[in-house]
Amino acid sequence: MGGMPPDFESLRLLTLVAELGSLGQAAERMRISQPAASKRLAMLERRLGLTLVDRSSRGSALTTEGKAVCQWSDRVLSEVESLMAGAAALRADQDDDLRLASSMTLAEHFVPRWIGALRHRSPDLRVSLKVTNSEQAAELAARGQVGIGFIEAPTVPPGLCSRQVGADRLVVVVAPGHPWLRRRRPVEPAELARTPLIVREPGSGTRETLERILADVDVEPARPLVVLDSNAAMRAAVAAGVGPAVLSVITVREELAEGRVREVPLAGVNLHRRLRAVWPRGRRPTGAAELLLGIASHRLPDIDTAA
Amino acid sequence: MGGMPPDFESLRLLTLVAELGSLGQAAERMRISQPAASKRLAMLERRLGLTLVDRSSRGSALTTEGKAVCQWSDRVLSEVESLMAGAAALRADQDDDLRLASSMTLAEHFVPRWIGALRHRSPDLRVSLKVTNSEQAAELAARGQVGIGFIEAPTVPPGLCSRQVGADRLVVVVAPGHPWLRRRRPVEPAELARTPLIVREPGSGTRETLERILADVDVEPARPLVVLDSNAAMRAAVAAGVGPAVLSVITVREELAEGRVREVPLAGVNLHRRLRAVWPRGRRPTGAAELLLGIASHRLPDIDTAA
DNA sequence: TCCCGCCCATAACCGCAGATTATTACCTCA
DNA sequence: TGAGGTAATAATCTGCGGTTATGGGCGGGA
Repeated sequence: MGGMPPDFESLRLLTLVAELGSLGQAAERMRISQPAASKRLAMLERRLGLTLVDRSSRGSALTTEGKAVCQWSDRVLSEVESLMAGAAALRADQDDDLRLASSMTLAEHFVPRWIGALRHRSPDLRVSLKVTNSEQAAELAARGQVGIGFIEAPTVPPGLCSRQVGADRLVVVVAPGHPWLRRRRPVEPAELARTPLIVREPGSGTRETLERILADVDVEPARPLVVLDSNAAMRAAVAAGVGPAVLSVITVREELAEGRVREVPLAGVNLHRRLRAVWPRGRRPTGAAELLLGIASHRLPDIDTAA
Repeated sequence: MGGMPPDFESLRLLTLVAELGSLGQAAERMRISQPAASKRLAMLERRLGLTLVDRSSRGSALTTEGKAVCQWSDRVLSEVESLMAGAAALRADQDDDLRLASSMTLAEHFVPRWIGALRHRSPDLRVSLKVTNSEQAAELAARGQVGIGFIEAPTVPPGLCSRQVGADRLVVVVAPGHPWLRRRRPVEPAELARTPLIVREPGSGTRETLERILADVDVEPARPLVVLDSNAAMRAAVAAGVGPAVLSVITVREELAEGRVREVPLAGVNLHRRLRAVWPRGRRPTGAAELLLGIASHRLPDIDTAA
């Protein structure tokens, strides 16, 4: 009964009913007939095993359970919207108003949302996105092939202006039960260097930052344990106990919070880094680029600055 | 071409192809036939207008675009998983191993994820969830009708033990263009009290905290502009320019970041508050409750502690 | 009071998405 | 060269999800 996931349209319908207070109006908004909406909603309730809506003869209101599910649906739909915005941007055309390039970490977590917000304001703006690594993104920006590049390199490549759009921190992570977790003292950089790690491919911002750290210690770095080309693959590998990795805290936030992977302190190295938007020096962003830059450089509000 | 959203199964399929490197194996994992998977994937590509997978005769690998879409799909599916976990928990039975009650803010953003993580570890644990407001949740916990309650009240009700599971901050928010944004000085509490606001229903943690703030000033508070019973509705109302509201920063995080609503500083009041798990004094959580408490009290790692 | 309007549910029908099995084509490797 | 893996195509069937048509409750206005 609880196995099959609902479909997006049904979730959308639920939120519309919440907003409009009427199944019929929600149906109209979705461009389907009222009976179709009625059946869909009934189906959704059957699938979830919950009564979501109180139908009365003068409208429909969500039940308590309905409100909860509706909130969760909002989150789902928001992610779907980002996915759609991202996918639309990947489908690059020649005559786009704004071309972007982004490193993977930024593309995974931020860029689609920004694009979505931008399209929200200027609906018929054509935005394209190229997902590569920080190195390539910087180069594309430098050559003017994209209006803005998003990179996570520790230093701004020459010839580029930049603006910070976020912050990040690298963390050493291992699976729960790893011996490093039982130690009293932080891991030393030299020890990290001697250990075979799960790493990203060369050219990625994460890899580069890691190498910069390990280059400071006078140790021949061990060969990588595995080389993977996506943050998701690395997360999975670490959680599965393949070995330690150095990852952006953004990409393992949830895994850390749920205890699927654990952080190991690293001694004496600053692992913070800035996430930046970059563009060719002198050619100041205008129009769509400027707008996007504005959206991107809103800092996410701090939730827990002490208490 | 880009209008219709894809369905969950297709997104799941994509992530499985990424993980297993083979369409056939992914099909097997999803309990469908190989041709079905082939068609689904083709359909997904057609809908998004992108080539997601490189098919070779010895397996399939994601293209660059495929990897990006796959990451975004992961985010979508993660939210869906939370929704399913939440819905399952709402469908309360008598003989549940762990019963929970939660305020709306916590239920909206945290609890389903925690439940999901818990089910991940102990798959056949039965968890139920009652979504109410902080007041009710505390009372249910006090009476022992639930194992743990999640509340956001500024003070721990008597007779309860608590543990912090997060932090929050209230913010005064208005629509872009509101006159308060053009002022030089922060809004004074007395002024806030005199202004008709969009508020939550009595009993909600947000409402209570707000009243505590306004009670300190020697002004008869204005009547509410509207009373709404969900954070989502309030977000929408504020963004639509109905009026100012005082909301948890957690619930308006994205709207703030995208500029759909704006924060107005408030003078001289500490708006931070703790999010707490509570249980009856003396009856220490054990078993499933203890496990969940462990999951919940992992702090989300700070992303941007300076730089 | 009565009727009309708005709400929703049900019934009967239908088309197509999406599943199935069976088959074909391709590449690699022993 | 044949075996074992890959994925795509063909032919078929089921049922989800859409439609229109209809009926029943409740409330407000004439």
